[in-house]
Amino acid sequence: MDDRRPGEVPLLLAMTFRAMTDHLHARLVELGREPLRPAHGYVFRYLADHPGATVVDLAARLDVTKQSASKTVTELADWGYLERRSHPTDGRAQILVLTERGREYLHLADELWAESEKQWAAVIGADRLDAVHADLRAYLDHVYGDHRINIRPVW
Amino acid sequence: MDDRRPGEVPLLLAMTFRAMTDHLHARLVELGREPLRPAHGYVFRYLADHPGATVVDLAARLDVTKQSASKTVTELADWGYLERRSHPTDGRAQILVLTERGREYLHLADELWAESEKQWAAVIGADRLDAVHADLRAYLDHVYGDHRINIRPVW
DNA sequence: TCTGACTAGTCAGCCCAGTTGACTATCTGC
DNA sequence: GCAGATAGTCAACTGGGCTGACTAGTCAGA
Repeated sequence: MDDRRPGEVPLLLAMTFRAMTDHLHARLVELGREPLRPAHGYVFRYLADHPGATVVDLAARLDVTKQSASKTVTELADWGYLERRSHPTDGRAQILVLTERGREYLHLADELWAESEKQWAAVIGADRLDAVHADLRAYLDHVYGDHRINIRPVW
Repeated sequence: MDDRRPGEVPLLLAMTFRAMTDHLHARLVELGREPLRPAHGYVFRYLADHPGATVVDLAARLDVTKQSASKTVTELADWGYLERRSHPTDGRAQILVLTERGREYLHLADELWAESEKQWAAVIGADRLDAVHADLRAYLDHVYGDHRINIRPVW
């Protein structure tokens, strides 16, 4: 059963993530929602967790240039998912704030990701899924220690 | 401990894969090797597992157009990792064959991916890693059933 | 056996999300 | 108050994907 080829696990991680991404995308289409890309989802999540974040903060977290982050922000702002507000103390900076629409979308996305989790749990059992969750966390904590980390996969 | 936010697991999968990809990339640089992209690795793996494959086969597996697959193949052929040979029976087609250099690179990549696995195993234990492996496989088998699947993540 | 539909692969041109580089406006430490 | 750092934007480029149009070869049927 466990004829595990050395080096196979990372590939399986990627394939699994791809499968879940496909599911999310299909569900969004099914619901008639704009299928934002995962990169957008990361923006939402980051802003929800870090109120007062700026474009530069976001760029650092996503590990892209500030120009690229700025472009994404412009796009999401045009679509009404977030707003730029003037920074209270720094005249150069703008803080990024999710709109109600943005928070609602984030909530929906979480629910749809959770569908994939439930699907997985149905196959392997909820306790095993909890174990996987803990194991992933343990690995990331070990690799990155305290300081936070790159969210976006790179190809 | 298991205050698992619903929908968090897919993100953790992506972050873990990203961490392992970063590790691979860093090791390749360290060894003075050309840091081919993961997409190239998928080509190598597919060709190693499917001798006699053509560009069209590859395109189907990677879920890209044949034009795109052809471009990647040209690149890898220019770098000496694979060769195009005339198809024995079909005058239109070419079969793709890994060179010794290509097989050597694939072997190295597997070793480097395995380093990440070992690192993970050191944190959570080998038995837990085996469990994760089995759980990933179980999910993919459930989602895709028999017919094989998309390897390449999509953004 | 010829012909029409299909298939393998390439060429050319476009698109999009990222990049680098140059710039303005503002902030901060000496 | 000035020099250097920082937030953000504009412009031009790149790379890896795409569509569309094409050539060359295959194959099935009348």
